[in-house]
Amino acid sequence: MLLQGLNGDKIMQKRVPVGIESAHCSTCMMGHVCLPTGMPSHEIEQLDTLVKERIRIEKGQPLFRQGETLNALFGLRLGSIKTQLEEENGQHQITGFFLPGEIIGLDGMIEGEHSSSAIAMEDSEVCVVRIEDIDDVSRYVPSLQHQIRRIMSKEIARSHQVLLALGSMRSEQRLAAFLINMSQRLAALGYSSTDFVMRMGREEIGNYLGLTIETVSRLFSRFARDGLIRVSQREVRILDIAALHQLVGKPC
Amino acid sequence: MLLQGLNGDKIMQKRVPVGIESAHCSTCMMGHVCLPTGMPSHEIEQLDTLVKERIRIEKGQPLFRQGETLNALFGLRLGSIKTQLEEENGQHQITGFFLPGEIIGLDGMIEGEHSSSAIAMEDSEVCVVRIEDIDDVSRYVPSLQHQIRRIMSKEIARSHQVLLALGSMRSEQRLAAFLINMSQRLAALGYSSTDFVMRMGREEIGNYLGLTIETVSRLFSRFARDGLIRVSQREVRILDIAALHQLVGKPC
DNA sequence: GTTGAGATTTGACCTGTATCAAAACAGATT
DNA sequence: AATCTGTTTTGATACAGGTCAAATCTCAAC
Repeated sequence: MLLQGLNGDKIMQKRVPVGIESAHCSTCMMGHVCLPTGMPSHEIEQLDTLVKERIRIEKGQPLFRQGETLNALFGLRLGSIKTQLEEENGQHQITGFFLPGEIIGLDGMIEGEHSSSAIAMEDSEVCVVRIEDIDDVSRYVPSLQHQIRRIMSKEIARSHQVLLALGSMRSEQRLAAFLINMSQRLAALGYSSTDFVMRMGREEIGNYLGLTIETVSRLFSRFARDGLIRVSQREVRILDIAALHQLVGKPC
Repeated sequence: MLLQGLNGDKIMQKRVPVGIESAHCSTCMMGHVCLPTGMPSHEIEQLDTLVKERIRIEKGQPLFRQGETLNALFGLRLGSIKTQLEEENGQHQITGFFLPGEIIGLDGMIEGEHSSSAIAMEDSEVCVVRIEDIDDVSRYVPSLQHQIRRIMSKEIARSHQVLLALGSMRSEQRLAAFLINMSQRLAALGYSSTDFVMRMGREEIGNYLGLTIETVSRLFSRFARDGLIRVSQREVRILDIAALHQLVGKPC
């Protein structure tokens, strides 16, 4: 039916269930950064029934769409996903870039509709956690409730950070803060904190930071010229993280 | 007992417990807009043990401060409160204005610290709901968990809305969106949707919307000149709500 | 009523970003 | 290799909103 890269006869679907053989939180490599973070190991084992399904989403395809009624959360296992608010007039505002280990769908919990769309920025894989299963499991794993609340709390705090950037920082500070944030999150995943590939394009970065694509591009060029970073397309090497921090910390 | 103007010898406290006699969610006038919203009435009665304490906070005083470890939520009962992120350098970014019925402290849930400060914009009163009590009560009132998650989910969605404003709207659109939002929330509380007093000053509005105080002032003047509103200090009368909506681009 | 401290408004000017336009580049397709 | 398509960079210019400064308003205190 719906195909994407159109290689003749191969049918490609948006959302493809994947084998669930190893879908156990207790053995998952992401455990330390994902939902089970900080839970005692005997309780983590009890989470193993929580993920009954894993889904693969192709680059550019939605995990869910604004307005849809979904009663599940998604733990990103592989890839990267952006969330965005969509307006009638075709405009949109990116509200977050998600990396493996992070939980997506927190703004659509309980019978309400999702208030944003989630779109894969590269081929990705998510663990599906149904809300009702959360309720079930949390009956005998009390700390699960805490964990969910902790994650939601963090998501609120995160978006407040972005608010701070958009409300009170100048363009160069926003981009510096963005780079620092990416660096830290990737480091937490075990990747290099200084060398990475950004999964999003200039336009997406600009949209997220409330800047135009041209401004973002100019800033990258300037940061590079000033020796703060080296950048080639979406590959970045951070040369002077201290200077970036200083940019953010020091107001004009 | 506690006074506002500073008459010499009387001691003023920041946070003063108030009589708890009528502190029952089931009989509270705010029930329809507060935590119990939408819960079946027999379950609401079971919430009555949830609020063991009510606190009065004077104008300008903090309900909690960024960095403090608090394990309670606060339901605003009376007054208005702002939350803000505070930076080392003295800067701050207001992240929300709260009205009666709204829940404050969602970004500090569980043993973490509050990521923002909450400050009373006028003399206010909040119901204190301790997290552990939530856990207790939700053992026999299952829908309480849903309710908490629903509220947190809404808070996430709300901050995404602000992000949309800061990221993709011009100054006049931001202020229009702000006025519409205030109008709607006040209407939900039973107040006039067209005539109200803003509890925050121009500076606070500007900070919240990522604008300077001068720009906010000029916008108010312009809106008034164009017949969209009438404004005198903090009193606003909305004359042409449709025009405001059109400004933000809602109906095309 | 007068004074004084803040808050708000208004004006004049300046700058950071947006906008417009075009060139350079990268990756896919032929 | 040549072509096409979408992305990124760079330059020139315009303008929204910031900054600086001063006038005016509000209201509490005396």
